[in-house]
Amino acid sequence: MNLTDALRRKFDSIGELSEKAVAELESLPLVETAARRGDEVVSEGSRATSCCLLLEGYMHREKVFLNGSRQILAFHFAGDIPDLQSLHTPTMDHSLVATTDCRIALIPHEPLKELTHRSPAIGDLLWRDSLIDAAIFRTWIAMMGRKPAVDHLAHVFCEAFVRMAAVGLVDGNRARLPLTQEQLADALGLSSVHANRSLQELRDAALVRFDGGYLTVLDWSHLRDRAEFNPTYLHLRHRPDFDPERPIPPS
Amino acid sequence: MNLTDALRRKFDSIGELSEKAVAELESLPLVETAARRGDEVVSEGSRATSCCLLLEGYMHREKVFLNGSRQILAFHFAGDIPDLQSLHTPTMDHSLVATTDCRIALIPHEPLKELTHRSPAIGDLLWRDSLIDAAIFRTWIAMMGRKPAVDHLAHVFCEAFVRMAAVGLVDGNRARLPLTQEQLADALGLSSVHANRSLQELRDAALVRFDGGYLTVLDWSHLRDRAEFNPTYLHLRHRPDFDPERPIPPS
DNA sequence: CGTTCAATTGACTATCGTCAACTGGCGTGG
DNA sequence: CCACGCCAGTTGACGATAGTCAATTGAACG
Repeated sequence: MNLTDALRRKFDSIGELSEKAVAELESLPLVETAARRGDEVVSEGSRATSCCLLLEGYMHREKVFLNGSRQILAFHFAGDIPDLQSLHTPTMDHSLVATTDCRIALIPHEPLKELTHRSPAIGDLLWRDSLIDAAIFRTWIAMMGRKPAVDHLAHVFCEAFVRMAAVGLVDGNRARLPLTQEQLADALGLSSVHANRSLQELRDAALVRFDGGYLTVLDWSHLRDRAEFNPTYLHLRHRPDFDPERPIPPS
Repeated sequence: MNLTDALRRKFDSIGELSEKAVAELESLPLVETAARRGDEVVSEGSRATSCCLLLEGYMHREKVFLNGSRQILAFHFAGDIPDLQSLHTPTMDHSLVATTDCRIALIPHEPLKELTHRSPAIGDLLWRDSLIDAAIFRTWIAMMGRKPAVDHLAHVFCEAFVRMAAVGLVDGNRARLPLTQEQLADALGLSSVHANRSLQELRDAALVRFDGGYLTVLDWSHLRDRAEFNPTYLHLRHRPDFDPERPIPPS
């Protein structure tokens, strides 16, 4: 995906931005770079001086404990700015890792901050993006604290699917989601054994398929009910088009 | 606490704001109001048109599931703006509840937003505040996912203590924290029975006392180690003065 | 073909939840 | 003044969910 498409799709999904504003973002002194699967693009404890705009591929954010256990905090795909928070809190309290090989545009903090001052519409939309990031964290907290593993897993799938649908990364009932079961487990706060068994439950119930790096939703309404999924917290501008009220996508 | 003190202490703890800027915040058309213990000040699903600045008392944010189970997402005290996110994502994805009786100043969105545009220093600091909010959520996710109940509880106490210390709400090794064990359980994602037993462990290990609405830290260094607590994620301007490198506060 | 890494399975253990009973303080009202 | 109820805290017994350990399968890749 190219820069313009990534920016436009992302910002269209959560707000409105004029052509002029998109052009201003593009005119920032971006440096395009690449990362290989597993690379720690930004490390916990470091001080960031630029933000990453993900053009192609998948990334995730994680915290690692002294005993080596790991918690994944978020999954990211094309159009996301996974470390936007570093603009105003530059000391990284977690790491940003390439889930797959990816292409990235680096946006230096200073001109970006200056742009948010010069163009409040851009500033507000970026702020809003960072607030949606936080809303997703809150929802994860609630799911981790109060839902059993299978429901939580169903919720992670619902969220990933809706977020990707919002930026055009879903093809029918299928979306690329190149995660290992261990990464899924690290996101859910589970052991990989238990994540595997939870996946089997969703599979046996014919709600989803998850293999070959793809997530396939077989029964949206039951998946959503199982997860008690309500997309309000994603603060999307348009209601996802496989929403309850609309026909289920072709399977 | 009065408005000026609340604002100044809070913003001093996370950044710098000129006298002029504080005056501009104070000159907003604020409406002071009050809430009683248990009041749902802002409800999930509603659309907010103003933000709450907490002047006195304690509040928390929570999500409630269909089966009635509840997850507390954050605790707040004087100086906090618990629903600052509503400025750019006005549809509430969770509720804001008065933990105790409290005094609140309501800040209407429109003039506040206008002020953030007119004064980028204020806008940036508020944005930063909302990013710290998100950093706290991330840390909660990590603790919930990867730490046993007792360690997690220890972490919640460390965090509350440091955050309160940063705005002058700690007296020696003691801070007011008027939570029931059930609220603590709802924040940790535990049953109240298990929260009770975890508390006993910390008490028996002589790390903290938690009764009468007060949290007393008896052994900071062991509490911190138990929780693997690292205050970086709070992005405070000044290092807390009972930090590892410094002497433990008088007990 | 070996090697490697992800997925899968079984057996056992540990952490945590549920249910139910009981305590103790505290305020209210007879 | 005391009886009562209420609510937070506490305890024991038991069950459910999830973790650990270890072995095996299977696909991808050189």
